Amino acid sequence: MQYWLVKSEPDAFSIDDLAACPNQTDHWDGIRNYQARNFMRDDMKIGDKVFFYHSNCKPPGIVGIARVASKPYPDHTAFDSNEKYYDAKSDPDNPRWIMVDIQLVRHLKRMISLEELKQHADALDGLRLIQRGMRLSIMPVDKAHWDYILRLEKRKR
DNA sequence: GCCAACGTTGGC
DNA sequence: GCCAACGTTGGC
Repeated sequence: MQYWLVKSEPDAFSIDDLAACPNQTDHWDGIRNYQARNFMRDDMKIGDKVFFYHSNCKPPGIVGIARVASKPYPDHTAFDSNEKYYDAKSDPDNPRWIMVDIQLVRHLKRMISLEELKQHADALDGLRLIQRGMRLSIMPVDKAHWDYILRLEKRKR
């Protein structure tokens, strides 16, 4: 089993939006970055755990845990010119973009902010999220980092 | 709103 | 295949 972190802008799709979905599950569409796509396509497995991260908000941080709930399948929003993430170059017969379903497991008891994570840069060395200029919207998380962050959750700041 | 970082595009 | 221009991300 692998561990991941996915970013979402809460203005667009927050963890509460996920919680409100049927079965607390939704498809993770709109990924238009090859590196992120390759992670989904090649490495994500059903049951993998996922940190749900709120980006581009104040403050940014990890707000919950989800799980991968499907195998990868074509991202149909790439085929629809009315969609924000339409991509004319994605051929339905050979889809360029894919997605997986994500199911909410639980909210964290408290947000672990990006600022707090950066304060633990030594223990979290190698965590891509806290590296400079890291824009990937899907990234792997080491199990040691995953466990460490969950221990942070239990602490009071 | 600013701007650094970084991915993509397209002319050559 | 190089690389300048451009667009996007996302913290601040």
